Amino acid sequence: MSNSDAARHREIVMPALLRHARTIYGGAMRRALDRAGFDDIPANGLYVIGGLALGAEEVPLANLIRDLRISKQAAGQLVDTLVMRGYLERQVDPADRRRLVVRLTERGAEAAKIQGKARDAIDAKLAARVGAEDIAAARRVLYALVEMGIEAREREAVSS
Amino acid sequence: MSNSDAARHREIVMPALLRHARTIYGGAMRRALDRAGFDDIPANGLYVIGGLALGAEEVPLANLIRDLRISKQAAGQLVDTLVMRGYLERQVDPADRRRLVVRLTERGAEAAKIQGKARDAIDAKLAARVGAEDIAAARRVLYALVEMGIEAREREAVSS
DNA sequence: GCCATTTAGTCAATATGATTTACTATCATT
DNA sequence: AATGATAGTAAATCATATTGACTAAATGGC
Repeated sequence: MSNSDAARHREIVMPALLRHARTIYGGAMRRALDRAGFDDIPANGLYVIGGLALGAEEVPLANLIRDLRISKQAAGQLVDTLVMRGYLERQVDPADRRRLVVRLTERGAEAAKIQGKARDAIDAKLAARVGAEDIAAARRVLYALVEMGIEAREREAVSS
Repeated sequence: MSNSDAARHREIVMPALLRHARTIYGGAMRRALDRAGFDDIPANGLYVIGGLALGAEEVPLANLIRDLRISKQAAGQLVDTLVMRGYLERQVDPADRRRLVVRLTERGAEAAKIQGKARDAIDAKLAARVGAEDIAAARRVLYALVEMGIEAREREAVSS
């Protein structure tokens, strides 16, 4: 890295930095999936698949809407195409028959595994470069931002 | 935050965290601009305006293409609408008449100012929450990710 | 138990944004 | 001058998101 690069870097503003950093993960995951033949996953599909892979087996559609911050129609369409392409299956929640829950198919789980490995590879490379302490600090910062968003949403809910 | 939230948080994966964090800035900037009447800025427009506001006065289109990682056609269209809506002006680079450079109009500069203030407000709130040292560490991590991308691109360029 | 309200999601139409393919103009090299 | 590379445009198409109007199921008084 040249000196002028370093100077320019010092100026990069957080949102641009966050965007750019995200594309590093996104690009690596996308390339790994393409190589494995999973080349028909729509843009936001990575978040759905990645999100379903860990934690909850079944996720109500409403969570996707909230997490992705897209309209419920867009979420419905996204799930539609992921179902059509064999990554997800959808079923009615027996406890509340308005609700749909969504889970990974076998193909979906395979894609999630590849995606997870690609992500882990970036994580490892990053940790080797900057050390665990900086990563922990970075996660604290990112969580703080997320919580600021949650609080803002709660204030809105109260005032409306 | 409940305990189960904390537990769930620990699991959130970097790309999702980065995405979510970015939307905090994006949402705040968008709301501030809307309130000031600048409600016709397209999605990626925030990056163009924010990027032009600091550093270089004039930016060649090619930089936008590289930074946003969209096709040159998409970049051209994006600049088109920003010009039509009065945020940018475009002119031919006299040194290389194939090249177009782009700069903020007065209206564009005003929007950039509002956007910058909204961003600074989030920055300040964040710093108050987590402290300057964590922020510095987070920036180191994000820069490292960006550099990993630059290196990957250079490797591609060599091998192709 | 029944009606009003809220919540979860769908349908259809439209708008926005990005990509593909093909092209023109300018520049750099020999 | 001719060749190839670079910067951008044009037009068509595709993908994705939004809007507005709707249905079905659940919740909460009364």
